[in-house]
Amino acid sequence: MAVSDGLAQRSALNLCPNAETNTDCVYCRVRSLSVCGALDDDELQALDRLARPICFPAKRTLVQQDEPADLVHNITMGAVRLYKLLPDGRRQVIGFALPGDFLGLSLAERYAFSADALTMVTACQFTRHAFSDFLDSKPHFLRRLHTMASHELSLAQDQMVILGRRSAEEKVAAFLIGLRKRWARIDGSSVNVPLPMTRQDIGDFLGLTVETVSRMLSRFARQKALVIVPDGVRLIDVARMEHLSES
Amino acid sequence: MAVSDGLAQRSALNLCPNAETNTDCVYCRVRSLSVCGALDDDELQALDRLARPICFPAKRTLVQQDEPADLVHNITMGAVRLYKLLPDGRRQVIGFALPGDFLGLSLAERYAFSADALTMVTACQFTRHAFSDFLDSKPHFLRRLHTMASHELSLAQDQMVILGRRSAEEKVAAFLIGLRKRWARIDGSSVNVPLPMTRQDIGDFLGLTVETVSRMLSRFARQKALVIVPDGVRLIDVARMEHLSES
DNA sequence: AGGCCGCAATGACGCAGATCAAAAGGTTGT
DNA sequence: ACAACCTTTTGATCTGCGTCATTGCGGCCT
Repeated sequence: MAVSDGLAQRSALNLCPNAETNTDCVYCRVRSLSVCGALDDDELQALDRLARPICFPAKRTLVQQDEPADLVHNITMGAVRLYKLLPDGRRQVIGFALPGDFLGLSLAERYAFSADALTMVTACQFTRHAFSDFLDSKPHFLRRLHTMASHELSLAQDQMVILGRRSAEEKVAAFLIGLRKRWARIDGSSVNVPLPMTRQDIGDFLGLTVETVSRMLSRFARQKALVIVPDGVRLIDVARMEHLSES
Repeated sequence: MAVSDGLAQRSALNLCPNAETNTDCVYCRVRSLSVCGALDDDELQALDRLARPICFPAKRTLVQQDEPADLVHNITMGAVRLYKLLPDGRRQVIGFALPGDFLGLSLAERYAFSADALTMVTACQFTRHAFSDFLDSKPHFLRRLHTMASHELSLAQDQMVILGRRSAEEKVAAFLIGLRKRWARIDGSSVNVPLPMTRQDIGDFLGLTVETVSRMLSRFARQKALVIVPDGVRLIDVARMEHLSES
């Protein structure tokens, strides 16, 4: 699926192949999806000069909750888990960042959540100050950032509905359909839904236990609504899943 | 408590007394809390010219989910319930807007949720286009709007933690502590927490049933952690409630 | 190749909170 | 002042999902 064995190997070596982290935004595969999509060629070059291409191996922490938010990131490849920890160790995953997503939309002084790489991840890294100054000189770029933040807010509100008012079955269906839609923007539509995160991560995102997530996936598989494949699922009965997720 | 009988009576008459809806932003009691707080006197006057003071009686709908978002509102008085409906009638309250809050932060084409007045509400109303044009001419105002949207996003993420990973007791405690903090910004700190919404609304916000909300409040009252008063609660053991809400 | 360890799957059981039911207090309209 | 309705509270019962326990798989290290 999306994460090839080749990439996993490179991740183990903690290398950052040039081909994947070329700082030349002109050739960036996720530009139109990301915050940079609002810039013309000249502006892109200016932003390019502020960007530092960077690569994180799987499991590496990108940013840590409550630490000073000196850096912001534009994800160009891989998947990132975003989460908050409660004092007693309970964890709430608040989202998964995919290529084109921006970490640090709020430009706040401190990170509001922790983020770590689920797969090998490549990103464009900026210092928050440089990025913020650039924003101040390009109002339409700020507007784009605001639009992206608004979209995040809307997703968070949808997630509130899922967490508050849906059964375990509906939660898992909504998760798969939502993720499929996000991958489709990046990869093109497919019935294959890569799941770079563990069942535990999915549970912590949906307010369920690992066991319940596993049981729901098994049940869907038994009902021939999907097939569980290595590193993801293949949707068979998309209509049924969509119906459940909208219910 | 915050909602006096006098205001309730005026609401029944659907009047909008001038004293409460004076369009002169210079005297606005919630200016520093609201999006307008970023403007100097000249800018404030310019914005003033775009604003239409407006008043909604309790239960009146301000905006409706999925309708074209032609208007945006800056709440100056009262409380508003924001919610999404599922096709089968289940409801998720996604928040409560208080004085200083802005409805329409996202500037999207259509409303992402419905909003209706819990009490008599006064607001400054703008057409989305006029407001958006004003933003384009005042980048630091857009920056302020973005900061407010980021704050909303952060609150939504905190709510995700509450919905996904907390017990009924913790949810209700977190709700009361959170609301108290918001009233404190407006009114000044107090152990009195006005609750202009019904138990049903609180339940739909926390992912609980009315009965569970009522039972938790009764239990807190029995344990002398709070006293239930008309239209709200008075916190007695703030430390205990705060501990529960962070736990 | 073998052993280790994290992840996934599945069954048995228990409980927090939902559901159902009923009564009492408040509010609204006539 | 009364009736109709809505909100809140409380009790009894039910159930979906959590908890606990076990097994098996697959990747990784030596």
